[in-house]
Amino acid sequence: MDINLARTFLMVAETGSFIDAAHRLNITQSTVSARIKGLEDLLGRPVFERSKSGADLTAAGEQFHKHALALVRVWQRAQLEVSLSDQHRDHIAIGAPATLWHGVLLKTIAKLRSETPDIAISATAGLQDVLTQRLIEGTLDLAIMYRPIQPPGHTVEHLFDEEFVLVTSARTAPKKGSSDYMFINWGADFQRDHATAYPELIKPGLSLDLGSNPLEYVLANELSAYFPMRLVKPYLSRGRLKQPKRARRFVYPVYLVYPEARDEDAYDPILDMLRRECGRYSTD
Amino acid sequence: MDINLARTFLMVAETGSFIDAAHRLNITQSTVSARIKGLEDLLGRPVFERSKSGADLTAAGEQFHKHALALVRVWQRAQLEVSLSDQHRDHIAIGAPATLWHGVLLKTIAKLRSETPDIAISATAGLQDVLTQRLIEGTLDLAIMYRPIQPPGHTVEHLFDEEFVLVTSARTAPKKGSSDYMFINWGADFQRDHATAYPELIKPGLSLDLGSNPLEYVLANELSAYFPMRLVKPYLSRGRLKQPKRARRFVYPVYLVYPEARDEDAYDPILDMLRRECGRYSTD
DNA sequence: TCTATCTATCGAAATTTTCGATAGTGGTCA
DNA sequence: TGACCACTATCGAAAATTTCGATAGATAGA
Repeated sequence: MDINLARTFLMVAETGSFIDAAHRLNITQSTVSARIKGLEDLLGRPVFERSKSGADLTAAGEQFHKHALALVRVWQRAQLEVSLSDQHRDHIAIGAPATLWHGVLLKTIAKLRSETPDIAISATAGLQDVLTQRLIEGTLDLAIMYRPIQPPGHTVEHLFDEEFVLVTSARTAPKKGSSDYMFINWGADFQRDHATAYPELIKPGLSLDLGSNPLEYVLANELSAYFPMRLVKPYLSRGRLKQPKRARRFVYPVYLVYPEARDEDAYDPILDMLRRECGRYSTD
Repeated sequence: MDINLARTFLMVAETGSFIDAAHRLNITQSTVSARIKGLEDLLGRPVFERSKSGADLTAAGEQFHKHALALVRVWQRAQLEVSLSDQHRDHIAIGAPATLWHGVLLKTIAKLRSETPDIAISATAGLQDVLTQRLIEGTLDLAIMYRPIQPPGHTVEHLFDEEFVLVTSARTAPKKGSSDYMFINWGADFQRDHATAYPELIKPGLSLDLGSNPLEYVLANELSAYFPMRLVKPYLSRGRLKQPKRARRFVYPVYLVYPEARDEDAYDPILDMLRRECGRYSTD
């Protein structure tokens, strides 16, 4: 697989045409055609649907698009970083879903700062699939997430278990299927189990991916949604939120994900602290 | 750049020898030598130091190692994901930095839900470059962000201006360069202007990318950081935060970004509401 | 039906990659 | 010091791949 196949793919996707891509890339149209065919042979699926008006991405092509960008970016970044001076930057990029940052990881970050003042820390909230992608790309060093799809070359280590409960700010119990239910994306396992438990709610009218913000939104709007018990407990105590009696609960493990091949001197103090700080949060 | 160069590099790195790598890869030693030479030509630097006892990574080689792994992994993942079937979903995906969600866009979402009940909305917080990337990829339909690098094929429309001020929860004014300063990534313009205004703070010990969460963190930890005035005004009024007298202020326009080629029936009601709801937030 | 415009394919030429043989380098040992 | 050993580098030839220019094939529009 040559990066030029990815570049050619991206140019066809951008221009919508083999001929225009050829002009932009300073090669002939038949070279573009041959490269795309070669790429499709490697992938085992067509990536463009050809027509007289040009070429449109297939579903596989749309799926491949982000990988093509990643390939080009990783190679560009490789060239850049290798060409820079050999000065080693001491910084760790850590990622977790926004929920996990709130009330758990931020406190841990504060302790990390005091114990490892020479290591710069970059903290990022994001969706699991984005975090996984960045682990693979090397732009993220360490992640805490609900059960990840195992990134190749990474260790996945259990930290604690998180319980998700349905809560509502409405005065009467919400009805399943009604428009006051809001789906929040807590990760792939939750999505699957939620779809199994509530098939009629697979496509709610509103879904959010914003970490702690949805809690404020639910409070303000008489909605119901699933949240980690850790976050809603104070509101349940104060009566701001209620738990419908028969709603399902979901419990998911939270994992630490980090490279197998790593500088242990840099990583292990951080891993040890995360294990200590997070160990107490298990719902057991 | 062919992925096989990366694979060959990784095998030499693992075995410590061109000959052993050749055996493992089922090619001749001279092919390994030629590939490594080709890679070094592309990178402009040697990645191995050769000797009678084999080959050891240079500093550039160590730098390249993670990228080589990333290239191989991205390609493997691309093949995997393209081979899986892909179900197309029909809804509007909206993205904005977490800051903009908080206190502005969430209210707008509530109104959108009541006015357009048939359109499923997916709301995502994220960094601008990720949002821009997803706009280009087509996995995001609409974004609200500080000045974006113009995504090809998209309209960029001014919504309002946002003012960033330095605030502190410490009892005494923070000193620039001290460890109580926390850099929050509010986007490329802010990064550039901040670097210009405070070159000594280009590499703070802690940087976050978590939207509204950093505010709570600052309040709890006697730190200082830049925030949008819109978010901190209530805390300034209550005395929970202070504004250092001589700190720089930054004002940035906020833009709506959406595709030029779009289904206007689906988009325009949403665009109109965003224009109405956000118009009032300008600092003018 | 004809024309225009796009992609696909063909055969030839150009370029790249691989191989097997061997040169070059350097460490070890008698 | 010289022989030997073990590794990488280079060479020329062969094989494989890529690219090109010409043209076939498909299809939409007039």
